[in-house]
Amino acid sequence: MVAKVIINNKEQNIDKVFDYSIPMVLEERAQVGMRVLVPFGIGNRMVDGIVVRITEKSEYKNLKEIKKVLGSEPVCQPWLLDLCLWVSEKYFCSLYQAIRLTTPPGMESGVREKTMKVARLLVSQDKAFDTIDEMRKKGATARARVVEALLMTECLPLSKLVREKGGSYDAVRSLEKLGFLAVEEVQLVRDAYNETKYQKSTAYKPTSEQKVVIDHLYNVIEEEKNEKILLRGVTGSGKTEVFLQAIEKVIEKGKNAIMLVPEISLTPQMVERFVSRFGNQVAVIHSALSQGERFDEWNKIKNGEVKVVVGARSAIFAPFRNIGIIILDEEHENSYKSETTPRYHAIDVATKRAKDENCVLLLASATPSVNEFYKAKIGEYTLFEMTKRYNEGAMPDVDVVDMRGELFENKNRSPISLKLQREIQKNLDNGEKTILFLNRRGYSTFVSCRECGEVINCPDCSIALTYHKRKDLLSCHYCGYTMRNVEECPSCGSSYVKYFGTGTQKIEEEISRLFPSARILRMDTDTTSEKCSHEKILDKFKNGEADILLGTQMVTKGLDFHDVTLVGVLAADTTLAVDDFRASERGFSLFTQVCGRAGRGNLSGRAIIQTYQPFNSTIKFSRQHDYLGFYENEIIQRKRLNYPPFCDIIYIVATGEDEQTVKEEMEKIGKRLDKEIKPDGNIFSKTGPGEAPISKIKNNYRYRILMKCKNADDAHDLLRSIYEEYEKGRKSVFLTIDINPINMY
DNA sequence: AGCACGCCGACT
DNA sequence: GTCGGCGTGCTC
Repeated sequence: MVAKVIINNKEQNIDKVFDYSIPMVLEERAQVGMRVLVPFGIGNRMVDGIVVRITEKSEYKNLKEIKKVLGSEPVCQPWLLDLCLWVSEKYFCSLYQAIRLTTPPGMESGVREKTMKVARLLVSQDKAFDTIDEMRKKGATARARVVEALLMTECLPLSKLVREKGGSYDAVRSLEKLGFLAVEEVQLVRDAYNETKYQKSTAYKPTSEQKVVIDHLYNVIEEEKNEKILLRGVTGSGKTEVFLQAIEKVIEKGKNAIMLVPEISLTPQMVERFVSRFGNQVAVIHSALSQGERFDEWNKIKNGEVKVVVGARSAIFAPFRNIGIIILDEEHENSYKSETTPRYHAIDVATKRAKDENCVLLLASATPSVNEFYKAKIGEYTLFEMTKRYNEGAMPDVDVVDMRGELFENKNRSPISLKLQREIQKNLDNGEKTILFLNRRGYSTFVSCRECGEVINCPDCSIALTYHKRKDLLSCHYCGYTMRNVEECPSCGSSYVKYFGTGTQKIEEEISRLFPSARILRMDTDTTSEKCSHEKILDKFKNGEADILLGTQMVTKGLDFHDVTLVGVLAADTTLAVDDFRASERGFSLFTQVCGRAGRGNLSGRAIIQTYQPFNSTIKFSRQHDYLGFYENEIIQRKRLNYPPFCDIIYIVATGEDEQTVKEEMEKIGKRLDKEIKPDGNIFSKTGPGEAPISKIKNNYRYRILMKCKNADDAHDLLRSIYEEYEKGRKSVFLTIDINPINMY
């Protein structure tokens, strides 16, 4: 017998299937999906791979033999292999990269560990900086990166230091020997959710609007139809209850359900609703799980011990078969699109899986993406709408404050308007809670010199360093480079260096100044980096230990606190002023979501949006809770300017260490593409090649080409041939091809 | 990635 | 003549 094997190739130059003969003794175990060890290349060095097919014969002669079968069970489920093939083809990645999406985490190490090793920094910040400088001079970059990463957090798992921070186990070991850090073994708490006792909940009696949707879902689940449904339900309309009842029905039919939510919404509160309904039939996959915990959850799914998986984007690859429904809540969320290779969109993958499994696909949102709503309008989805809040609650009254008047008329220099100040005070007096939302976008707190204008940039990336107040450090978001805050301008020596931007920290100080007695909780990436801190902050808020919750996007999602009666959007403009055709869509969605946090209980809610452009149409529609109005307005703009859904955007980025080579190769690609571009053809416009907005990351130069086409599928063969030329050929330039990217950096 | 093959300049 | 530069191609 012959096994077709794909080789574990990190550099993806050999993304092909290789034939190996199966020795008699291994015939039992060498099944599809199993990991195997095979001799490869001239030197017959041993590499690992995955069996993707078993055949009788091969067209090749002199096959080598499989040396060993690794593990006792398949790592990739045979029925998922087709999906992997589809992913690698569609999203321009190797088959191995695609297969990794569906294999258990930690497959390569193969160990399911019960403890985790973490490194803790033992030296002072100052000492650490000196050593980083020294190590960099010596070229010990791995060690420098380890220390650098630890500076920000003090304590990190070794696996993370190596995988994400560019360190190495050797570097950690030697740093430990030198006394810079300590390695500690931490016991992992497994089944964090399952061990907590949740009260069993049962189905609520649905409202008439919910009932219409549930009845329809019952029917299509019963009929096992591959129907695509888009549900638009205003905030607080009880979408989750619809999901729960649909899933109950699916389980009743003996089938399984995949429930996707954005990572940011995967809060304990959210998970609790599923666990309390379905108990130990639920597996939850979230980012706070350790590798071992992930492995456990993955196994439960694979072994059929659970019926439901709740998770973020990657859970769409859950090794279920016999799926009855796939649900994507908050369908409009950007986090459903992967921004690293493979750059898949969970909606696309879900559509494909639902089709393969012949099951229901349910997308839901209070503010559906313009793309999907358009598709619903042209009949690709069955559209349902829930326009009333559960318990007949009213939508919050939304007021818009014109910030232009604050400075001149009200002589108020505070980022909090007098009106919002009054409302916050009212809430404090009444013992009601307030949520304040500040969009961080456009608020990067960079450091610059007031004398000469010099901005402190990362030495390896073309981007300003971000200032972290809590640690008084400057660090780079792209490569992790960290340095001391500067007192003097490195360029002109002036002491007028200041950090710019009004981050959440600054607002927190301002609120404390205005309301000295208020108890404030801040929730942003700085305060939620530790495990479970997110949960702790929300618990405190829920238990009445704080009056005001201040935060970034995290506070806009799915929080269901009944005594929040006031929501403030501090700077609406930063969301809208982004140079991106999705800015209005994102703004409308954010404002609607955050305002929807107010008045979910018996008390009515109110919201205040602060802006410098009070007549902006997006703000106007948000204020009136008018999704349809917003959509109609937006779709006209999209059509007029030829943006998605009326076209697909193709984004090609080339990176490499030598700027000249990157530039030249990109120009070659540009010339080749020019032949295919016609004003009335599929690809009808092209920008570039030119420097990418972030022209250098980790000392790699970046050039880009941006194209618009009628249908990306029709451009696929062309793109595929360019991609393969660069991936298979030996060029010192890497290509990434992204269809409809979210961020074009 | 690794390793071999092959086609050129420059060196005992 | 031949040693070694790296551009190109292959790995079942």
